Amino acid sequence: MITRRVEDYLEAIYTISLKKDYVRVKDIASELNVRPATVTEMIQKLGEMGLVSYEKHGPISLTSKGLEIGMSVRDRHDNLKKLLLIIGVPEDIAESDACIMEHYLHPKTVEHIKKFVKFVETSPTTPKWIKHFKEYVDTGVHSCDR
Amino acid sequence: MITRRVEDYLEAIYTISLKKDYVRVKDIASELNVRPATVTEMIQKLGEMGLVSYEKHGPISLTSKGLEIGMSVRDRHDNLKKLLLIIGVPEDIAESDACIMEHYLHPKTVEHIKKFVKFVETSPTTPKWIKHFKEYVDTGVHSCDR
DNA sequence: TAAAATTTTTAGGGATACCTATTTTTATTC
DNA sequence: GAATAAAAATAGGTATCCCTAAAAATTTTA
Repeated sequence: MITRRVEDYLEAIYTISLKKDYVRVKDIASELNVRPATVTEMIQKLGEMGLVSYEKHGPISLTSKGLEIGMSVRDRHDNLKKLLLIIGVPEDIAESDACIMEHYLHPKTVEHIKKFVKFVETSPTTPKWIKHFKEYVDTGVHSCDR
Repeated sequence: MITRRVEDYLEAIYTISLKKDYVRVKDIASELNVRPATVTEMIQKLGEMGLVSYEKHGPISLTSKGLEIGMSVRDRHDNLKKLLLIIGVPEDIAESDACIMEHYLHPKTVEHIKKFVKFVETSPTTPKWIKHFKEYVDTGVHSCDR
């Protein structure tokens, strides 16, 4: 069973592997704020599940199955974060709250979030409503009312 | 400690209490899709934590502390659901995915989501960008490009 | 009001995911 | 290459939250 925590570990391994050649137990421990002993246990479980390949004391890498899940969780995370940024949540909070929301979402939800983010990002000019929304946040008044 | 699951139980009790005079073990069990025995255990724990008041075999009600948490989780839920509806997620999926995202969010995030929802809801006319977004979802093209 | 049905509780377990302390293995440095 | 330092694994525990089966309490109905 792919639990929330399994998703977290796979995402963490994927994220670390973007920055480092070899992913090690201590890297995951510091990424997820858990003790190395906990990581060792979990990695062994992920190994049995066929999601990571590793041998004792060796580096950790994702199998194709693990990579697929890790990337998709990361993708959900990134898009949720962008959605939060669009509605004005500060960067650091958007980052950590995306972690809370990123699990188990229905593919349809993920699809709509992604489309919305892309809609805003690919807009030829910064949409006016975003400016209006910012004004609304600051003043509580719809700009067209003034 | 207010765990994710404690939040779920308090929200469920609050939700049921809006529809029924007395909240009972079986109501919570069916709301959360767990067995009555599990609910009894949890309710006893919530009682010790001062979040619900109840006596064996009796009805369950929230204390002021429990009510406050239950209402705020429900509020987060409702606003997340509305946000998902705005970006076009179908009703039933929005409902269930809001449950996944509703926990532990930073107050700032909740604030921005609420403001965004309110911004859209209180807009004097349906914002044009929403129509544009719907077109974008269907066609993949920004309407102003055509 | 007594039997039957329903609801709730208790008892005994299980899985997940975390921890500390200790040992083992690997890597570094002298 | 041996001593030291760092990293990883093992052993033994804990908390949370779920389950089934059986007992007890409550409610319904005949």
